[in-house]
Amino acid sequence: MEGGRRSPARDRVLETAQRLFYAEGVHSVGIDRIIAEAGVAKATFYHHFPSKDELVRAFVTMQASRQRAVVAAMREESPYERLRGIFAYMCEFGAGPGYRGCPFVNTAAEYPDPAHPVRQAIAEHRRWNRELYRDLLAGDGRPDAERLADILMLLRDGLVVGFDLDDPVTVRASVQEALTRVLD
Amino acid sequence: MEGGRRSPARDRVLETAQRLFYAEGVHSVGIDRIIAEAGVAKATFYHHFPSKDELVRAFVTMQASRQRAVVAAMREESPYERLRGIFAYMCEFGAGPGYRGCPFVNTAAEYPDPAHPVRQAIAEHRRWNRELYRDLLAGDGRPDAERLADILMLLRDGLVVGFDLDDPVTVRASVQEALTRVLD
DNA sequence: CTGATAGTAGACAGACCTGTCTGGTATCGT
DNA sequence: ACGATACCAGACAGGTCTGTCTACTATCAG
Repeated sequence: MEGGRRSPARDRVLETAQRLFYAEGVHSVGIDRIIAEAGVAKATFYHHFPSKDELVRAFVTMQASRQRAVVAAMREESPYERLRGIFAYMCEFGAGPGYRGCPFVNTAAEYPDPAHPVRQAIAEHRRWNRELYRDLLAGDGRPDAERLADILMLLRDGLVVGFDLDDPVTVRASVQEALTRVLD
Repeated sequence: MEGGRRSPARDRVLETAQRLFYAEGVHSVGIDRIIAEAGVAKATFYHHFPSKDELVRAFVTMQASRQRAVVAAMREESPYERLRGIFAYMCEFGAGPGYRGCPFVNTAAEYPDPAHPVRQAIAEHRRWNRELYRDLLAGDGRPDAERLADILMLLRDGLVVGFDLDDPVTVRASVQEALTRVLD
């Protein structure tokens, strides 16, 4: 029982939770609704997840692994092109319909305690993200890769908030210009 | 009755709501707790605010007016120094204890519908913020004030998220560097 | 065959949520 | 003096939340 093991019912729950949590927020979506839309019995849900918080944590880690998969599947060869591709991907996604900002930033807003497991999962993904930037910058031969990575994190966070709250066309142009200023 | 009129009880409610909403999120804090900590009867609360959503809206607009007051009280003369001062203030605030990110960004994360009055109040503040940047940039004699203002919004959003989720010392240095790159 | 595992449906407990209502007190303007 | 306004205390209704429990079914490994 329990654990991260896979099963059709568990996958359905996680997929439904991902969709509802992202679109409407974590605290606004109840277990009853998730299991109803996933077509799963309540006992089955609590068979796979010990609590709602654990489902939220699973939601965060699934988002993280999907982002890693997207980056891993990228076809660009050079680190520079990969970096450009990552931001282009985020812009494309952010300008699309149903965009609701960054799931990590949004979920963190609902979990004030930095020591909470959900927040720690978020922090881990942010560390991975920053290290991804740093490694690509270093691979591009930048001696100041560390500090540039931190600046790209600023740009990244501004991007996800901006696409959520402001005009996507404007944000896209600003991100392009800012990225060029940072990288070139 | 009702409306934005002031009264000791109403002020206490708003002040308590501001503290709890910011520290713990909007959906996590109930009316019962707010009125208990504010020392106000439930009927008195509903006498001043027609619903919780209206209290949230009042919370957002109060935060907005306080930020305007902070900017209006700044002593720096030149637009350039005011811009620098605004970001220095945000960094100081973000590095302090009890920082929980931007109340507008955090609250928006809990209100998915852009047409909701709370979201519209947030959007209005963001418009004011961007125009503030633009006017200060224009006052500093920048011909590209419009596009620079958008970039400063990116930096601002990256700042508030970064101070909330990452190491404040690192974020402060990154913001300083990024701001210098944009302004100088 | 048997026992463990995964699944269904749904009742239930106990807490918490928003919002209304009753009933009473105090202040203040006219 | 009197009516309106602002406030208090707290009960109440109706709903929703998480999490547990009962009872039953199907599958599959040993």
